[in-house]
Amino acid sequence: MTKRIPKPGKPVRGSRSGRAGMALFELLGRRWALRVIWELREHRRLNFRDLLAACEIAPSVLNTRLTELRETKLVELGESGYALTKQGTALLHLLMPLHDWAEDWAKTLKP
Amino acid sequence: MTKRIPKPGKPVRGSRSGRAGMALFELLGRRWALRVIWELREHRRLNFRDLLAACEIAPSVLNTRLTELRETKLVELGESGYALTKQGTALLHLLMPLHDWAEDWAKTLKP
DNA sequence: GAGTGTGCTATTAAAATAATAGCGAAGAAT
DNA sequence: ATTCTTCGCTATTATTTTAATAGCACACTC
Repeated sequence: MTKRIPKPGKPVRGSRSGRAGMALFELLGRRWALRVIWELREHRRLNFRDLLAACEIAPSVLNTRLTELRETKLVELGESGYALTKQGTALLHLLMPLHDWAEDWAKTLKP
Repeated sequence: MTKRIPKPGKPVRGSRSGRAGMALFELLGRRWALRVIWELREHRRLNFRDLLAACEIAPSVLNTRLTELRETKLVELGESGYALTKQGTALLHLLMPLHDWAEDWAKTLKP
């Protein structure tokens, strides 16, 4: 019944060295994790339902992702909704270039 | 039978604008996608079995991921194994800081 | 106390992933 | 020419994850 949330330190398989990176990849490799973080960009603060609408996913999945992201201190729930933590914001800033890169990727993928 | 591979242009749901980024997030949000790319870092060229061993995943899953990554021009299969394309390499370079960030993340997550 | 909005759970169905065995082609070795 | 490897990959079945939908419990307003 207990769910395994990927955190640096122990869990993820096949990770002799550089475990923190592996844990991150496994965390972000779960469906909609990247998307949720993205929807909270630019200091957006969304409540559960708005986040649900933004991502267009099932509430159970969103809740699972949110639990993982809160557990790993990337997201927090405040008075007026969910928002990225300081860490989460830092991560998003690293994610941003990725999003830009995708534009070029789209072009070279067209023909 | 046909599998839906997320590419910029049409597919992913909930993507009025910035669809390329959404497609990328959906592609990378599939399990082990980030890991596969990571294992091919630094111009590594691994054959199917070595990649299998490196990632420690099921061959069917690896093959699915590889198909997606090849289809989207991030990975290619050459004479002596799989390797990142030029685009894939560019993406990896953006992924690198992420991997480093994870180290700090690990620290602040300890206590 | 009826209505509204909140975060979230329950339930069931569908899909993705995991684990394992093994195939068919291609080259090397015998 | 036949066995032996090695290769990329598929088939099969079990397990886990995600999807879709309905609705609950709490708080606050009116």
